[in-house]
Amino acid sequence: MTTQSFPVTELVAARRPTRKDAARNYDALLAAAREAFAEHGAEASLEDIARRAGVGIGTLYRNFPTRRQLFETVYADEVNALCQLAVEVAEREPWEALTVWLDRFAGYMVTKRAVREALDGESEVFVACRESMYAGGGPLFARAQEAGVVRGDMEFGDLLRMVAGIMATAFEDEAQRDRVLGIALDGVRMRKDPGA
Amino acid sequence: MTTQSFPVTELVAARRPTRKDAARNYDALLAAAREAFAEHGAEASLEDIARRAGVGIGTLYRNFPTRRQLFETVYADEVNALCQLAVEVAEREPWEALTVWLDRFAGYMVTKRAVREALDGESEVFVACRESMYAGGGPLFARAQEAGVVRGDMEFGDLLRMVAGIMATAFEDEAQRDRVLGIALDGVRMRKDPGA
DNA sequence: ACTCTACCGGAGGCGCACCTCCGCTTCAAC
DNA sequence: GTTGAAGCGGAGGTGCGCCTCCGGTAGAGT
Repeated sequence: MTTQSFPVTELVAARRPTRKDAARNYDALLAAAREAFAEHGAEASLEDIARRAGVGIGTLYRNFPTRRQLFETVYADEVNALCQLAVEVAEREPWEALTVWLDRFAGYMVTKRAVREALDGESEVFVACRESMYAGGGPLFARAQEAGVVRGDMEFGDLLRMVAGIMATAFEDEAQRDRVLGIALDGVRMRKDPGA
Repeated sequence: MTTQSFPVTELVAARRPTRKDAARNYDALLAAAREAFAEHGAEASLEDIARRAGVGIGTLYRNFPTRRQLFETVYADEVNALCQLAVEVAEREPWEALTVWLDRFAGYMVTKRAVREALDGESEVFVACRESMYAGGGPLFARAQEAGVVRGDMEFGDLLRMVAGIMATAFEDEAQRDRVLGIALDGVRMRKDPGA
């Protein structure tokens, strides 16, 4: 198993308690929060999350004194997983590696959008997430650009936002979403024709 | 002034009261709701909306017995304006007409996304909005396709969702948003080169 | 000017989510 | 097995948004 360290990697593990029951509760809370955020967005009730996790509301507040800290932990966890994936796909063809990774990125964004929006863009954790995302996915993008399969007048951040935006929208069905994403990625791909 | 009737056009005017003070309050409520939804999304407080409009909460409930009705009216109003614009730009060059219209569409979507999401896709008003949108913007799209400036394997609905998704995302600045939108629209545009 | 009716506003009851606080429980070190 | 510290859970206070209801007000018809 390939495991590499990114800015978020430490942050994720840092707060997890050591005592056995406490660690179990912590994990249950994180899982419940992921589920609740996916279902109800950032407005999910904290009491509902505690209930799902099978712990008291007090336990939730001990582990995550603020709503924000819960958001941050859930989000950082996902970003870390994405970074690990980037390492795994790094050996494939440039364009394929990039799209495989984007595919997974897109999947996360569907449910994590609400959490991201609720996070202040300047918080320590959010900055670490951004840096990790660039450290993980950036090389895939750069390689594709160097290989001449991605247009030069675009930045990695542009691509992330484009995909995130499209994934956050409601479509009639999966086919339509894929079609639209494909068309947009056609704009990303280097054109074979020279002029206008 | 070009004024044309679309499915939403009647719905918009239907509920407006006739008495002078009532009509004034109705308009103030709509304006306040637009503002509040843009600022806080679909979770905006109804009491805050009433306060902004300078009317009592009772007046809000008399005009819009349910939160949904307020959403619907605000949204239908915007759609109607978009339809009127489509009529106005119909004489320009196909690609230009389409992009001018999309530009305005994009502007609306930034603030109206929350409202749209809160609306049930099957409600009478929402269906009328969808039909109006297609009746207004569809011809611009069809004309651009016939003129050979838009790829053939795309539907109007695909384009709307693509633009809506991109506009709903947070960007670093306006320049980045424009750049990303431009790249995505490059995917929409007919390619000059023949093969892959 | 008068009337009568439609409309106005906001006080207040209700319910839900947030968060604190503390007596009880469980872990783990010895 | 004992013990003390770390952890647990949920009762309950607080605040806020939703919605109803009705005494007062202001427009429209005569």
